Amino acid sequence: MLDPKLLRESPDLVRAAIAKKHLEVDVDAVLAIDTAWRAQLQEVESLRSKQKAANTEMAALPKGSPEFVAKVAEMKAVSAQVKERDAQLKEIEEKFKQAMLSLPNLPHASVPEGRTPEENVVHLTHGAVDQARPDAKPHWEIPGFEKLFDFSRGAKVTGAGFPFYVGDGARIVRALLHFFLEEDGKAGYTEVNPPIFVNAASAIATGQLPDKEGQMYETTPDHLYAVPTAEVPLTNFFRDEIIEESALPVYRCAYTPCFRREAGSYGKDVRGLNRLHQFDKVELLKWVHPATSYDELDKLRLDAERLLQKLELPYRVLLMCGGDLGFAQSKKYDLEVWSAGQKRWLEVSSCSNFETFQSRRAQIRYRSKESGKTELVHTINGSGLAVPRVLAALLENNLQPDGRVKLPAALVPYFGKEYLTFA
RNA sequence: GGAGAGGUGGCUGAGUGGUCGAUAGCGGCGCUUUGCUAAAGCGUUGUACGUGUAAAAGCGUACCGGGGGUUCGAAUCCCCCCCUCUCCGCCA
Repeated sequence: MLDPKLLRESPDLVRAAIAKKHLEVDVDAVLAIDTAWRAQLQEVESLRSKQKAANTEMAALPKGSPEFVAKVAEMKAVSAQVKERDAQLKEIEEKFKQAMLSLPNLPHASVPEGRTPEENVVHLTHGAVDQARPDAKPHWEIPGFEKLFDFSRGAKVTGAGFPFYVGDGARIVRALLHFFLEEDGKAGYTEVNPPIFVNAASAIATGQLPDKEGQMYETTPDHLYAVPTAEVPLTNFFRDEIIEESALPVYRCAYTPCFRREAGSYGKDVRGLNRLHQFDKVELLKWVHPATSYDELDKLRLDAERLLQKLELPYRVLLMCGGDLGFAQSKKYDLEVWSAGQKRWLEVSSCSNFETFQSRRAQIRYRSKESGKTELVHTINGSGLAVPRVLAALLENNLQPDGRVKLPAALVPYFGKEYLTFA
């Protein structure tokens, strides 16, 4: 959500942001609702003010005195008026809230122009990408794949997109998670093991609700939501709280399974480990002072990159253009790993600065030493990293002629052996 | 799951229909005193929105777990929900 004051004072900034993101929002309509809301608010408040004044007067009058009785009669009318106007106010307020929620976050000046994913800027490419490799095959075609990653039985037991990981399949997942968490810890992120169900208030604060409820699994009868990412419980950790400025920046990381309904996808995008309803991910999250947030975004991205480097996987970093940036983000980098068998890039991390867009909804603030006032923090997050696609790349890129997968040295201590085997 | 007791400002804790944004204490901040520390005395002490301003000050409204109701008026009465604690049951 944007600051309503920003909209009032600089509507052109908001219009420019909408244009850069290639969205269609009627800013004038929002402004009109804002004006109406403020007028209505003042009317209700002045009526309330009358009530309060009368209340003080009446407290001094003897009950049952003619003056008292007259006052009650008079205030009855005011009371009825308040009731009516207040109902109208609530209606307008709801409209205003919806209107404000329709406004996207402002893109940072460094975000490139562009409408489509093709216009994202390749920020850097790391490692050699051998486009040829005739031997390479998609991971789901590797002989024995189904033994380690049992999609059929997963489908029987739960449904499509819920594989069993068996033997070395389970072991490699555990090794990757352990590796990620250890490395993230070394980079300064405090490990958190959060709840994997959240209530509606939390899902609203991070923006999953009200629009994207179809993407989450919801429980009955308690109406809790299975987390689509650890970002949700992690961000909400400080919801409605004021953090000491001296405590900033706060670095946290968390592993959770992530649950996504992801309706409407098809084709090779969803083959094998590319897209699952349940997958494992370590999320990095920072709460930072606004003055440092873009430096902190770069640092977080480098932390995620380092993981790929240690895994010796070729990857590239995309700087998302305005049209592909996303509604809530001010700036976003995607990390994509090269998948030799599929001959394409797979997104394994998305690192974003939300500035105050999330913290305003979640009311996460710090007290400024300078002004003594509370200010909204900036939130930054990114994966560090998501397991299945990293795993897909490892399998495809490192498959040996003998059918085994050679693991990068960094992973060996966690996996316990040098090769993953499908036998 | 059953029974009971509670949720008030940073914390402790008063307040059962009106002058209560809320007594008091602690903590915090400022000043005085002080060689330093400690102690004492005095003062001050939340958040949000609107309005106002160059920015402030000021003014208005709301907030006593959340939501709804009764009433001229609700921290206080009624209803629903959430959470915490104690005892019992069950259980990894």
